[in-house]
Amino acid sequence: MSLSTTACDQSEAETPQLLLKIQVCFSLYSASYALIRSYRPLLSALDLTYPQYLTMMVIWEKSGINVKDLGHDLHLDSGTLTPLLKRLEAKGFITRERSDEDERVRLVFLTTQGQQLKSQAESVPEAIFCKSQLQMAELQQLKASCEKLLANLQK
Amino acid sequence: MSLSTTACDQSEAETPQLLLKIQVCFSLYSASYALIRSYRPLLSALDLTYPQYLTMMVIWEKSGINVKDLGHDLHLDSGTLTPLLKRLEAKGFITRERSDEDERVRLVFLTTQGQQLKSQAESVPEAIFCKSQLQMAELQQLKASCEKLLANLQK
DNA sequence: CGCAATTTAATTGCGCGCAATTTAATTTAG
DNA sequence: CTAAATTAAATTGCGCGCAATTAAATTGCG
Repeated sequence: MSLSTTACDQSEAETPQLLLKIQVCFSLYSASYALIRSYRPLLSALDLTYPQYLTMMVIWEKSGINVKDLGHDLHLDSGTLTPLLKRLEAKGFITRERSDEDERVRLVFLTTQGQQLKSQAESVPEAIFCKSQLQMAELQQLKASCEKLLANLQK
Repeated sequence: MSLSTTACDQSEAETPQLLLKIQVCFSLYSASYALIRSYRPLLSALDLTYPQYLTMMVIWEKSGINVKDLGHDLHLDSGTLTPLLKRLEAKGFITRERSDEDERVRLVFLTTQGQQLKSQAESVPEAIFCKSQLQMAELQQLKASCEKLLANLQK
């Protein structure tokens, strides 16, 4: 068995599993980028990229979080986060301060401006839901399958 | 309504829709990258990145394709494809030749080495299927939802 | 025919994901 | 107490996605 979803194909009967159009992974990859493209006009009005928006969601919830925990939540490392956080700091949405107890640790705090950004971002999820044109039940199912796949791949 | 999948939440009752853990899009984004990470060790043995592998899948099927059609199939533009194709050419898997009928058009052909690569890649889909630890039916459902979402977002 | 509009790729520049390495602080062992 | 090991973040470098622009060829319209 393979990740192919059809048993055979007309154009490449020998190796149907190497056809782009039957790859689950390509569908996931394409849909993920399409969703990010849909977010783009909404988020650029807030001066955010999509990864910056995800990062702000964590910080809105957990101001004072350190880089390691942020990376755990976002599945990203410091190589990605350090420059991203510097950009968010340059925009005035967060501050980056060293921990007093452990000088290695960098803590990230929400600024007043970052707090104001949150209220501007409140309409984004609904706007994306509308663009998706999918039923909530199908989105929930999609989310559940993605989480299951992620968990299985991390084992 | 929003992309949230729960009506309310304990930690952020005011704006639950801005919680990372309830975002469908974040699940999709995380699962997509996790899948690419799972491909990485398999593909680096073939000296390919994941986008290069997707590109090779199209070229295995359609040797002689031009950059525009390749971009249509992969949902990518020349800004991404031109350097990627140059790397595939440098590795000896493809050649890039200008069309005789229309000098603007660049055609991409499979080399003998690129053809040999295909046989080495044949085991990849099944290996990923095993890593996913999901039933074929669930993968098919996931693929169908992703394709529906992609189509809706492109309307 | 001749010139504007269109089309195809290439180029430039930036943000991100990640591997590999480095730096600095802290913890652990001896 | 000190040296080795570990940990957290930063840095470097590369490939990719994409917006914006450029270059060059082709098409279309007068």
